Amino acid sequence: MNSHLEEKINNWRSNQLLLKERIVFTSKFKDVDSIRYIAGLDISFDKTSPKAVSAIVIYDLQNAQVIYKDYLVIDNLREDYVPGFLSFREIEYYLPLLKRIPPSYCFDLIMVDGNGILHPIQFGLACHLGVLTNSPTMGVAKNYFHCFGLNESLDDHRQHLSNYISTNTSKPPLFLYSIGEPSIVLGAAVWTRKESKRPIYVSIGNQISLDIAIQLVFRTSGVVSKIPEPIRQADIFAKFVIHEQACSKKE
DNA sequence: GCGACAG
DNA sequence: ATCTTGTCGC
Repeated sequence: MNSHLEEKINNWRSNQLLLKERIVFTSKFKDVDSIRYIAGLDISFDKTSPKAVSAIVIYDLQNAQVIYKDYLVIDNLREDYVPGFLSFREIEYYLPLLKRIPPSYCFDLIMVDGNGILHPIQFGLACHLGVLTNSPTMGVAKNYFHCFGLNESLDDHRQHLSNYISTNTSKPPLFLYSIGEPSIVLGAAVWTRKESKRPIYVSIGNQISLDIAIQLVFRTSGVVSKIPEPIRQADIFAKFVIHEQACSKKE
């Protein structure tokens, strides 16, 4: 009964292991100043139906404004959410949005809701998107994803956070390390607003360094929200379309 | 073995 | 992801 799901997960896992070899760790950008157009992606769900909306926004960092929007209405997501395999649930609703961007628009990198290499086998949604589209990507998550490769359990991490913020008034980024012989930096907890107690979690997806990804997060957030503007705008837009859909359905 | 677990 | 309620800070 569950063997079908197990088989599916095994397939997903081998897919991730295969694709992760194609991650490009060399940064396409020499510095954060060479990044101007950021594609933000998000999916919002309808509270009263199985419907959902995926949205893309292209944010011009130079003028601090959205220059392009698009969305996709999803009647029913094909896959359930399985921790560690978010990309297999969501990626098919992001790819069409990226493919149909008119040639007159372009983006330097993709920011997505979720993790990059901050993931049980270092291949989260941001990596998956980066490899399949061959573009620079980074992940931003609102919650800590406890996974086997990470050296802290959720409780340990929470304790670590409260120690950290009580000893660091300025709350600089807190790097998160993998377990193992050469301990790898998988991502960072970043406080983009000094008011917030909870950080966001930044990790690289493809063709970008964590250093530049963190700088970019600081440049795109902090004034109105701790969430980087490209992702926040995609979220707002997706929620707007959901409401619009719900209203038009009633009449 | 059980609970935890990006969205 | 989403719901709900309360609470804090401006």
